[in-house]
Amino acid sequence: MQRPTIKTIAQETGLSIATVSKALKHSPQVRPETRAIVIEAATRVGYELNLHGVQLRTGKTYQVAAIMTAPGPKQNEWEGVEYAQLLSGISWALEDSPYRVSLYAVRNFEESQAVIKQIVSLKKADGIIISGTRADDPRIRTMQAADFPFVTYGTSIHNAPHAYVDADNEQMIRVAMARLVERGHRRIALLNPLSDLSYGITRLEAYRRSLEVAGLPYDPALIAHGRLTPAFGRENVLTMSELSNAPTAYICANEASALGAFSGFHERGLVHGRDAVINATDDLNVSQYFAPPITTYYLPISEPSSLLGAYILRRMEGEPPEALQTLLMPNLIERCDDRLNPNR
Amino acid sequence: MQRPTIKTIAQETGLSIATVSKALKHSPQVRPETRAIVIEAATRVGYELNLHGVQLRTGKTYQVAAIMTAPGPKQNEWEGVEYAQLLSGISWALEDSPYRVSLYAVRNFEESQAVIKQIVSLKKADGIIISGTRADDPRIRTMQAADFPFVTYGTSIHNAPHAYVDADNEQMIRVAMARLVERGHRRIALLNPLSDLSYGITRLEAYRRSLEVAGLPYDPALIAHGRLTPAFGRENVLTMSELSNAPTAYICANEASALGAFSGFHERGLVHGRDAVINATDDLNVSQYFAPPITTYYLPISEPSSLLGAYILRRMEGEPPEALQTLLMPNLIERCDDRLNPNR
DNA sequence: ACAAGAAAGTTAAACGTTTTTATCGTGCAT
DNA sequence: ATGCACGATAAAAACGTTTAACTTTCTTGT
Repeated sequence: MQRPTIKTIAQETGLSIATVSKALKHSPQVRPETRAIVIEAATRVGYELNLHGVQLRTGKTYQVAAIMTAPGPKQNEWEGVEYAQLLSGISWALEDSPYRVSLYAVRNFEESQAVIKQIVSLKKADGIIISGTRADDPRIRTMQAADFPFVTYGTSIHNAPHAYVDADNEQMIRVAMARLVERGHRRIALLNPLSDLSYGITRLEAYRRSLEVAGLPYDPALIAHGRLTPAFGRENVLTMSELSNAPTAYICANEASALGAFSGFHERGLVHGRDAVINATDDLNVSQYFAPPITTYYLPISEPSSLLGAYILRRMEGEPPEALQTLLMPNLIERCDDRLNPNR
Repeated sequence: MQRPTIKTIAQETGLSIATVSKALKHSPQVRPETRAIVIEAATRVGYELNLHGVQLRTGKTYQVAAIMTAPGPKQNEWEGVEYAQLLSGISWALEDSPYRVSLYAVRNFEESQAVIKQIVSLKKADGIIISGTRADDPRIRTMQAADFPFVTYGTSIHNAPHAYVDADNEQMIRVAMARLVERGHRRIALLNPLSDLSYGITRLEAYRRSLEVAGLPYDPALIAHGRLTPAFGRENVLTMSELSNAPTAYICANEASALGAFSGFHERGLVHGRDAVINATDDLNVSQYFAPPITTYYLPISEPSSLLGAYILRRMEGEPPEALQTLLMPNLIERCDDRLNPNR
């Protein structure tokens, strides 16, 4: 038995395939009664839309390309692990649609740029989701120039308005800084992502403004930019803790770098809470298992990821990008009091 | 300007589209000279094969379905993070082929079963990659019955031969057990994955045989099965450490449960190396950042993942599954001496 | 009563490819 | 010379769907 097509239904009902096609897509050109007949026949024979036919005819691909920047296989570092949850969240958001997530793993920014150009020009997908946005992101410009639907995980600063989802990094840093200052800290280190990333810039600016508000000096020695691996967290603690005026608090941009910071503490014999404290942004709720558990700003990654999926669907349906912009505020989870130890 | 098709090339060369099509796929029916003309014209006009046409005509999808079992969005646990690297490894292995990775995120085993049935019967992909195999896995039977190409990450025990890639769990446990016994340990806990998973069974059997070899008794109280989250590791340390005859070593099946075990140590005031030790299987090279770093059996996940990609390609080309079976031995990385502390 | 227009279907073409079948020379044996 | 096989190419159909253009029937306002 062959797989049933609209032709099967046409024969079954005595209608033409055109009518069947229209009926199935709820065209107003077909009467409700006729549609009912078609639907009945369709379910009876177990009809399922063959996407290949649609794709050839309409050029639609029913693919959403998810661009995933992951370090190459030689890089044995704990990095980008949040992608797993990100991807599954997106995938679930598309579950009831005909769209599928098509994965494009790239090694770096340049490659992502090339891949996106290809997807856009050869129309290998109907929509694109990217992350790791830069302040002025050429990929965004490529997609906007081609009027190609996309959503970014992360904001941009100099690009024209586009659909995005991101954590509210500015607010988060302000709250985190105010809280630490209030608890007596005067030397606060910021472990930031790579400096060309948009959210790195946002965080740094919020950090500087928070220092101003608190009347504290800005010291570049307390700022680090890099790939957010454990190694990055560790090395910066090793360096900064040797400063004559070492930081008493570290704000880590993710849980991987926070874990590395702990490793640095261990190496230097620093005790969390006594010598310094670590706060972190956490997507995976893993810092609760650190020893000791630390204070985090927790944004369950399922939230932004399902939004990304929902937004790309709406964007592909033509909704304007301005309506699809969300900043999510992470939840403060206080696991330590984080007060400056006066007898340090 | 429209995207060029074989029709464009036909006009350009004065040949028929049939000849062009055959020339492009190196059919012996077309003369080398003619083929050269076609190839030249194709590159000149910038021709790219339109997959939609092929798909409709041949039924091929050029999709490899990767089934990813991830906990639902409500589950805020660090689980399945290795999927990110697994997926990127697969994606890279397919890079030079026309195949793409199509992601299917599912919440549990039953759902993965349903999804696979659908992919197979509606031919939504040309090949499937699954993980989390069971001793007797119904999904494998489904795919085998339909003669559908697939590769599993993980072995099965009662199924007919199929293509797989896995860590050599048996060997790993034997080595790990022998090493701990040699270092004086007599009470060794095994934190194992869910008991229906094939590799859980393999590990348990290797564990029991190792005990026999060492002349040690088997105590069910030292065995735990569960989802390999940090919570799982933590809770089992909390429980087992209260036993009258508590374990002096814990073997954790992944780094997430090892991190959780550390959290349990911290809670109970246990000191690693003094009261007990933790060994783990590590895919992500993250245990080096634990405090202290622990001994692990490290298998960089890039190895199995690129093999999975390579194998599914070969399987789709018709290579017999028996030729596509690999067990990879993790590397022992000794970061502690792990000797039993006599003054415990 | 009749033209105009709407409503509901039908016909047919089209998307780009592969593949079966047909065609047409050409060389070869008879 | 004639027939035949063969090699190379062309013609045409097919995959499943959408959609522009057309036909038929029914409504409606004058």
